[in-house]
Amino acid sequence: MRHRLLSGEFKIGDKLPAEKDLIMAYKVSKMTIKKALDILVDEGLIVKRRGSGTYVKLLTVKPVKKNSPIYRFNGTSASHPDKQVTSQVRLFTVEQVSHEVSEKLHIERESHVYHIYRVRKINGENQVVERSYIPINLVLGLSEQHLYGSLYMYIEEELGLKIQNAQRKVSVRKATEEEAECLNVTKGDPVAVMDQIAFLDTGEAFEYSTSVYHADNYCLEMEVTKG
Amino acid sequence: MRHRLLSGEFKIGDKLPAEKDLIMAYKVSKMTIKKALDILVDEGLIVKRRGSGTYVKLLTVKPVKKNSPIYRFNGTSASHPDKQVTSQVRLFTVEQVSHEVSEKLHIERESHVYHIYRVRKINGENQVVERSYIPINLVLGLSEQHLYGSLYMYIEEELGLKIQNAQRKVSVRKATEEEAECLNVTKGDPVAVMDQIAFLDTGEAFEYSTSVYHADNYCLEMEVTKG
DNA sequence: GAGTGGTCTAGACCACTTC
DNA sequence: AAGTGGTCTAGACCACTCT
Repeated sequence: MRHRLLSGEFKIGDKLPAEKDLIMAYKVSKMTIKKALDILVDEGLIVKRRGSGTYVKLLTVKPVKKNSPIYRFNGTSASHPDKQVTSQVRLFTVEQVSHEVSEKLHIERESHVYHIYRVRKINGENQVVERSYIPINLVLGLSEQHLYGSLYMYIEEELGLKIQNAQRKVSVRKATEEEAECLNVTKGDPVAVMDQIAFLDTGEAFEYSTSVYHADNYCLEMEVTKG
Repeated sequence: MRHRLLSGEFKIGDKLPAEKDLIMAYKVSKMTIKKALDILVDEGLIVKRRGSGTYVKLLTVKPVKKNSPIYRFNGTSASHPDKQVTSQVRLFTVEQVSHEVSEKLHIERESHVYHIYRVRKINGENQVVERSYIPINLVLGLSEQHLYGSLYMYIEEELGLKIQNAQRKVSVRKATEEEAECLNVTKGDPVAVMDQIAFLDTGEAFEYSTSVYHADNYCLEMEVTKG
């Protein structure tokens, strides 16, 4: 693919050459041109109108960065590459899975999971309280040491597993006393709660976690596209 | 495309016939099979491994519904098709755009916008406080009557415009006195605040809005895929 | 090396928009 | 009717995974 189009040669609202002409100009096939343009559509740079033509979008706002890796959300490692992210590990055990967690992870009631309870800090400030459950048979050899850094990095780089997607629910409520203490805020202050089930590319659920963010430190950006 | 595969004929972890065989079986071309299977991958039903084969995912959870139209989020019309959604219109005027809003919508400082302030109710219960700004030149003929129902439906169906996408920011804070009064909650209670800029398929921003939800009534579900 | 999916070509046919 | 993008075919070639 050649992303070279639109480096500035076209103006807002301009009509692009027809696919037919691009085929001749670049000596590629129709499918290839279509794919290339579809990528640009996806990036929000152009608009296609069947039967009419392809136009440069009335450029607006920088689109919200796509391709954000799964572990990029505010408050954790990857989203703050320049800052110091550390963790205080409050609990790290192996236990038999609870009924609730076994349902979330779709594993047998007799299975065992790591139970991890961490307070994550950015530049020394407490930002997130996170409790996660990970089946021991999927993530072997996990030790407390890995929890101070990025757990996901260990899973991907050391174990060679591929993290594919995650389902998240975000809700809002008041901080419990324990959460307030962890986050250095007042009980009853607003917090954002993110429930997450994360999956490997095999389709196996490998983590169920609940993260609690103090309101001031939580902001979620997203782009919604109409289907 | 034929979605007919996997209506139950394959078991978890099974290997599917190679694309080569599917081509013969269904008498379609390779590109077509590939597209069809890519859709299933997108739906989270199968996994492809280059050089190895295509497998049925170790089936897990029902994927979060995709294709959710842009105006489908908890607390507004389309997400509660069975319930009675109404609005109390507290303000509906045309005014010169403020500096802040002109930047969000990328319009001239001299432009005029509708300024709409509504309290939205579901089954009579106050759920959302919403303030929105809409350029008058994009959405002609808007009258107070349209605000009691779905504004988006008016824009799409009456005006024939196409809404394409929206950029959203969700944050959390304490309710102000005015918000608390509108939502029938206590000042200081947690609320979710959603800032949104919505775009037409031309790339023009047609709405900047801020919606405030009471914590108990807000839950955001999403699926994050690793890029 | 045999088998797999990923990408690309060259061209046919269709549905839609515009005039 | 002419021009546009959308979809599909049939087959080539490549990169990767397995054994």
